[in-house]
Amino acid sequence: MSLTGDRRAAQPADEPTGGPRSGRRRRSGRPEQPAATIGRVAEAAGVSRATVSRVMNGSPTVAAELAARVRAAAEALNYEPSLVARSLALGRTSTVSLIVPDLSNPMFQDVLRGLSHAAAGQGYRLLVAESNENVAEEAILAVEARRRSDGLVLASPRVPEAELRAISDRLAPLVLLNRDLPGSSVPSLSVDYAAGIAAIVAHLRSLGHRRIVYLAGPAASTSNRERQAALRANCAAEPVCVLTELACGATFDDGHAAAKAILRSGATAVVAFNDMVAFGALSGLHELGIGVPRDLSVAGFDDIPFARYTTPPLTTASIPRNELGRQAWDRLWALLGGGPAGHDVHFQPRLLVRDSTGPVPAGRAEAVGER
Amino acid sequence: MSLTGDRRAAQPADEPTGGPRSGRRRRSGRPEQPAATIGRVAEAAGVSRATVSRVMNGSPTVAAELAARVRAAAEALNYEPSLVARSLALGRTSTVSLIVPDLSNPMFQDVLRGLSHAAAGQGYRLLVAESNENVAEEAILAVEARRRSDGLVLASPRVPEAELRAISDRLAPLVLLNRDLPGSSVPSLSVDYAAGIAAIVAHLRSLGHRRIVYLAGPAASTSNRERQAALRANCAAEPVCVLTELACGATFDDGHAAAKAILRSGATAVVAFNDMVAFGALSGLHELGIGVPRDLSVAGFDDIPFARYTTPPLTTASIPRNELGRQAWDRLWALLGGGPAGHDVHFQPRLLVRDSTGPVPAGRAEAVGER
DNA sequence: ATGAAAGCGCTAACAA
DNA sequence: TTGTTAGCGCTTTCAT
Repeated sequence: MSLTGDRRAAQPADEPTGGPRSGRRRRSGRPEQPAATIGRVAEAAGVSRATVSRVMNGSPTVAAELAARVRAAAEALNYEPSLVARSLALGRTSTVSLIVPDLSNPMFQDVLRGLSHAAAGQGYRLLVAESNENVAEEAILAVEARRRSDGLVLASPRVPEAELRAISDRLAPLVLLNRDLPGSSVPSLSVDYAAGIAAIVAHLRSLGHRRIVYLAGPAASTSNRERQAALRANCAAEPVCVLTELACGATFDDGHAAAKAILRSGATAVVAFNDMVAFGALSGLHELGIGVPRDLSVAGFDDIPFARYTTPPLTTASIPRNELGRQAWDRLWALLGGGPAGHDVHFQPRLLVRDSTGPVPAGRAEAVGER
Repeated sequence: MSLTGDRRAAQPADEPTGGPRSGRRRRSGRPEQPAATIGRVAEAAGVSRATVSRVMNGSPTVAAELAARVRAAAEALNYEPSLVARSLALGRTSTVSLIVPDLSNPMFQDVLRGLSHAAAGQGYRLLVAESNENVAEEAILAVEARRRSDGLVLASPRVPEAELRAISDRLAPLVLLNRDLPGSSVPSLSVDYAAGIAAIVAHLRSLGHRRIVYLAGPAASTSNRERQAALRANCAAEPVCVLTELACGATFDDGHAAAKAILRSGATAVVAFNDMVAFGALSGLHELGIGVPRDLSVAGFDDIPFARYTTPPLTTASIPRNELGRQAWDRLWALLGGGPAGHDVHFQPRLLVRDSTGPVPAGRAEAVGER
């Protein structure tokens, strides 16, 4: 993709280079029809353009008779006000942008839905762009997307802090998701992964587990770092708790491949980086004849839609993905109104205890103490 | 959502009603800075606006010295050309819109990705709107989205044909997905569900199955109707083939609930409306102690990402979701260039034989013949 | 209640 | 090579 080079849109091939003066054209084989403008409507109705504008915008100060005439003319000419011209005059596009690293991630899909839906409620539309995890393009993309719209939501941006800070006011009004900019006034909404991990660990401990293995996500992932750090902190805080860490990944296959290593770790419970990994582990363990939760407990993270359908259904921590999008809109809307954006929030994941976690198998409970 | 009533964007609350003349404002607590325009840059660089424009657009006809001065001025003023003004002057927004019935459907998520990615390659951005399966709003949404952009992709629109036909030229350039408009010149890309069903049935028959039960999707769903019709046609064409149809639905739970009815049907193979239903059926059958594919074969449709991870992995028909988006862009791009859009295509699903289908259990093969 | 006119910020023909 | 000028289509003062 050539985002870095020429930033302008390419010109469709055989577009006659006549510029706008040749009139908007009806494609698709239609006879060329010169696209009604406010001027034409005004002319047809025998009024001024101002009056047409007023009618189109529902101003009450227009005489009923005139208004009717205008509406008739508009109808006859198939008139549709140009939103671009309107945006220019109004200084407002009624569009906001969302940048996500990866559209195939359920997290971002839900943010997209929540945001799009909430924005639609106020008549705003959504421009979506994907950075494809490409850090270099992300900033460029953000600036460009912002310029096409009235505000921006940046989801889990990978841009280095210094750079983000540098462009943050060109991006305003801006809302950050799963990222913050300490010291700035940019609203930030994020998920308290540490709290989610804490809840999982507490749950596991209450079942008697003392030896935990963590199936680590990609090293580059911020959320992995957070989860991993929380796990270490939680285990260190406990009197007896052994934590083994396994480099794993973020996919089903990564989790699947880890099955044997899990067994070797001697742990009684596995905490996976995310649900996909947990899912893979479940599958791999199953193939090795290990019963879950009979022999081993497995917990995921994220509560992806399929987590309730695995066998056994997965214990995991759910995060309010849609809500993240919805509240991002609330913040943006406030900013657009020139007001303050409401407090930042740290969403607390909710522990969903399903069937993949259970008590430590008899005879293994004291393993740690005996070492 | 108030799309039907007042179609304009709401005004953010305490926005001073001064219009654009009060200047673009830096939100987020920044000191008000009057936003650089091409005029200011021209002034600062001591050249005309035309020259600034040329420099910004990389015209080679500007003296190096001048160009440098302009760039310096632009830099100093933090100048960023207004894309709205540019769009107005150019008569082109470099944005296209996509309307989908439901953003949570994996099908549309992939179309979105494919389209967004392809369009980005040409410097186009994507505006996304969701109709929420709301037929009444769909048309309005489409017209509005189209007005904000240069072209439109309508995915699986639910609008009645007459209405679609009526607005189709206000929507042009337009590309239809999973829908066609016979007699019009609107490009259409769709999936040949019938062929997918035929492939599944052929596969099942080759395994010896003669009694099939169909887990039907929502009655309102076009794709269900197509799949169901194809199933009937295929079975009717076979010498011995018994088809039972069960009203089911589109979700995991629907499939799950159908397990007993499946058994009662006496069929040896089940064809589910989609993968989720098949997935649910798998789960329900498992709970009843039925082995798949030992006792019963199960086939899905769609090849959703999780289909390979069910137990057993699901035999299904895959459809090129991303490709649909990509090719939609190709068509749109051609239309934008004023050219013809390439031929319509009917994507052929690909049969993916995994482990959920197998030979008819011994002793049941002749069941049909014996009736 | 209506119209005339001056923008909004940019591009492109045309002239110099 | 550069500047002048006239748009693009709409909104909104300010008069009337």
